Amino acid sequence: MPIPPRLRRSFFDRSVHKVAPELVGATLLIDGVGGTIIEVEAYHHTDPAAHSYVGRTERNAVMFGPAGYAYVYRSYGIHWCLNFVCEHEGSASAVLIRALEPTQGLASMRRRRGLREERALCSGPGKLCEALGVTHKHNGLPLDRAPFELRARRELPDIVTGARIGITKAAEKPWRYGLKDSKFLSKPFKT
DNA sequence: TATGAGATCAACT
DNA sequence: GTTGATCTCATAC
Repeated sequence: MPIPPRLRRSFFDRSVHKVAPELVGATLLIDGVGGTIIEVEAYHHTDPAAHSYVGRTERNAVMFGPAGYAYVYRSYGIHWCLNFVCEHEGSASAVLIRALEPTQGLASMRRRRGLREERALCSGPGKLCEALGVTHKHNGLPLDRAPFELRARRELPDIVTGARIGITKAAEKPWRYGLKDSKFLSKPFKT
């Protein structure tokens, strides 16, 4: 079985609402550690919930740059969250990576997270960053070069959509995408 | 199963 | 001073 192609910058240079669902089922590795993307959320700059909505600041500057780069920010003062920038026609948008099914480097993930059951290693944006060792040092790095390795999915997965988690503005927008019935989701989708 | 507190940082009021 | 694109642990049902 051939290895699926790397995701190129052009993959991300489209509407975030096209890119986000296509990332479900893709593979994300950082320094060889990671797995299959199970859950993401889309944030467009016209969306009041997006960090870029209020304009460019020091924190969100990467979102205003070219597509195909990592935007990493600190969440609740404790965690890191990883996004893929999807600039398109000046849109300053990004996809939040919320959950992975761990497939590579399980030992490293367990070491970073403490001994845990597999389904709890990457089932949330903060957990995932801890498991993969993502920090502010990854902010602004290109996604098509080391330490990142992103590979396209092989088959079209069963995707479900729903409201995004933990936001108050534009909370009704169905811009959360997940792999149907996966046990690695951060939270189940309402049916 | 569900709800609440605490941890802790940076943007914003 | 308040609020978050969060997580863990404790306590209550």
